[in-house]
Amino acid sequence: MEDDIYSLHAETCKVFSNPVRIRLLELMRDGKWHPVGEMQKTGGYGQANLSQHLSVMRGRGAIYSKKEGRQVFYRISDMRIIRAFDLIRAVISSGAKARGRLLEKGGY
Amino acid sequence: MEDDIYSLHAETCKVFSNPVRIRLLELMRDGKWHPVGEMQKTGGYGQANLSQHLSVMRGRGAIYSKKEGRQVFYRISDMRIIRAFDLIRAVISSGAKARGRLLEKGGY
DNA sequence: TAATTATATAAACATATTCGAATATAATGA
DNA sequence: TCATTATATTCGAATATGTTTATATAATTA
Repeated sequence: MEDDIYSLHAETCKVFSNPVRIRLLELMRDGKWHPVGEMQKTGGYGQANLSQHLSVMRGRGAIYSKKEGRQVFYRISDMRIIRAFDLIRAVISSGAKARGRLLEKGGY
Repeated sequence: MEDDIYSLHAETCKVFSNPVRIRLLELMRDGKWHPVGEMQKTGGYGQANLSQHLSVMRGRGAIYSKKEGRQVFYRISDMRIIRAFDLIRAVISSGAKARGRLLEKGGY
């Protein structure tokens, strides 16, 4: 974990390299605060696992947290993360389409 | 490595979660074909290591390859990857600035 | 055909990630 | 104070990743 810009960039992307974390960020895509309990129900994840993933994202600055009573709420720290997500999704789906066309033509 | 959209998205981001691969994609940011040898010199990586990283990226569809004589050339498959990179960089740098302001004020 | 060049693949090892189980803590209510 | 609720932390096992060394292959040149 060096501190050059490539490592920083890679460390940030590491946050996005797990399906649970992607899903959680999608649940938070509206930019609003979400309590842990809600995400646990919706996502169907184990409590410890969920808490660990939230902690990773918080540590990397991808989400913010606030405490209210005994609940903890999280929200996305920067909506450009969602914009980047949508670009990556577009890349994935047009890649899939391209592979589909190849398949039709007998390529692979 | 399941095939739902969250896993696909995560697997794609995994490609971007390593500083060597980020650097290589930056070297290819112009969208042109680059021979392996050039990237090896510029990046200063070991031959096998470089080859493996290129292979990972190619396997995930992030880059394309073509062979000419004994050289192999690679290029980015979709420039939206670079657009996503730039968004992430912006997130990183404004996060850094925000932490800087906090630091000034005695927070952390 | 033998040597050289450019790149890929395999094997071995160290390190990192992920998950579940158990336990801890903090806020609230009885 | 004791119990309950909501969340966090710790630990260990399984799996994944990254690097290096050695070897393989394909194209070219002598």
